[in-house]
Amino acid sequence: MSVEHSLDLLWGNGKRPSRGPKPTLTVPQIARAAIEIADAEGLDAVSMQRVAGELGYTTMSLYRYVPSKDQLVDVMLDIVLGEPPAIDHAGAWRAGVQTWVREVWGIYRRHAWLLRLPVSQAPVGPNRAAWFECALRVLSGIGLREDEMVSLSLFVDGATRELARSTADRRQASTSFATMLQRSADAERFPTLTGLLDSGVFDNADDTPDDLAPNFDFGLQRLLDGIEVYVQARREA
Amino acid sequence: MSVEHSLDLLWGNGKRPSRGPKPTLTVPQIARAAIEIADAEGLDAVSMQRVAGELGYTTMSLYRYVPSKDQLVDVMLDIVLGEPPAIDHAGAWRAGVQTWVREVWGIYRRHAWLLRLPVSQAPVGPNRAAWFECALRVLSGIGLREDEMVSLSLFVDGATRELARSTADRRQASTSFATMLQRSADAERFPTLTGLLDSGVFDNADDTPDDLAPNFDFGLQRLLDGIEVYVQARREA
DNA sequence: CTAAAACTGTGTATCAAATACACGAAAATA
DNA sequence: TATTTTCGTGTATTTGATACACAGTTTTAG
Repeated sequence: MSVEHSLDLLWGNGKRPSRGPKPTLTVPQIARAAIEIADAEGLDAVSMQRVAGELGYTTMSLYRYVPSKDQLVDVMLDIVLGEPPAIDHAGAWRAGVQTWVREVWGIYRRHAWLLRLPVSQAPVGPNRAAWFECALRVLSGIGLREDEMVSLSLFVDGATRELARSTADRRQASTSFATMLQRSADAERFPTLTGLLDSGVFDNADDTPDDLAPNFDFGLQRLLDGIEVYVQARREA
Repeated sequence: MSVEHSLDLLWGNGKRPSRGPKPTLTVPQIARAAIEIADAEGLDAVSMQRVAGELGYTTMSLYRYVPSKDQLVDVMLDIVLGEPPAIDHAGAWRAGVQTWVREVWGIYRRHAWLLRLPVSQAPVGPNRAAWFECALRVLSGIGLREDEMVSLSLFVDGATRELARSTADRRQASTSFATMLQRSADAERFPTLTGLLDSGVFDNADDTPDDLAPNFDFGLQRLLDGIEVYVQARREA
């Protein structure tokens, strides 16, 4: 299975063969070259040819290191995530979650192509595991059951990802979200939408450069409120 | 811009030219054929050749209707969403949101390929607008500001989408999430994760056939709690 | 009513990108 | 030193999107 192979790649289970010439490249090196291309010109610009070219090798040489392009992308994902920060979660779980989210948001911001990857189907590499671990640690010890911690981690992660995506897309879209809707909406069919459009809510929302989109932050705060309530209720029970 | 053209396609701004033979196909018809293929065999099976073949036409004939495959996919998206249900939101916003989510979840369930689309960058078609409208309507009148309603709609939509995705992926993955982690995790590096693994939290979670994944539902409930708290606080202020 | 115009469906051709395969050079081992 | 194994490479195949030009069809101008 390719998953197996990807895992080897990701977790470095490589036994160096004793014979033959030594490899001059490494998988991380290749992945890093690919990441640079993706950062600069988007994921579509990342072809095996291009990556190899950037490294000064031929296309096919890469296949000595990576069994397929998809697997290379898996590696790119894990490498670009990097190590999660050490979040000091002493009691301050709410701040902890926010830090976590902000960090992830920043990564998405710096590497917009990440948002195009089918992350959830990619095999889990060391860094992704570490980020997950980090989230769980932040949430642990505040009175949630284990499965609840997992649920919330996934929920926060998912919301962050998808909101980052829609924010980025709206940012890059030549036609803004508002314009797009404006053009389409007719008042009878979409009264609420039309009302909002007229009120200007959609105009240049999310222009925040590095911070969380206000759109996202509001939802996140409500979620955190909800967790607080739940934890409290549980404690009292 | 292709966005413009897509919008025409989606909203049916087509002025039939007066000259020449009449077209025998229609864009929705083509899209529906493509959807059937995607449902049955996944998005990768949808090639222009295949779609045309299914309709009994040649590959190039499709280009008389659709300027590119990407635009066809945009149309597929809007068509497969269909019309949102009429949610009776008389006061029961919480139930309303849950209904909305459940419906969307069902669509994702029936058309897993939807989760692979870069939805947020696709132009908004009539049905997508209607779903958005529907969500806004459910949230309106409960004491939120307009921009807050928008934020929450996006947040819920995003979380639903990404959680549906990860649930689907885990479902279809031959190697389950647990196994994958099990293989990778080492106890020193990922203590919390390892602990959870041992506790069996990951084993056959989310086997729910049609309902929301419990994983997702928990997060959603917390979010709804949070909204409730917020609305209440606002009312009192 | 006829010719020009515009559009339809089609066949052929191009282009890009992944990747299978086989080769010669290099390194380790017997 | 002969053999084995692996490396980097060149070539070839495949798949899919899509440009382009052609022939038949339907309108409308004149």
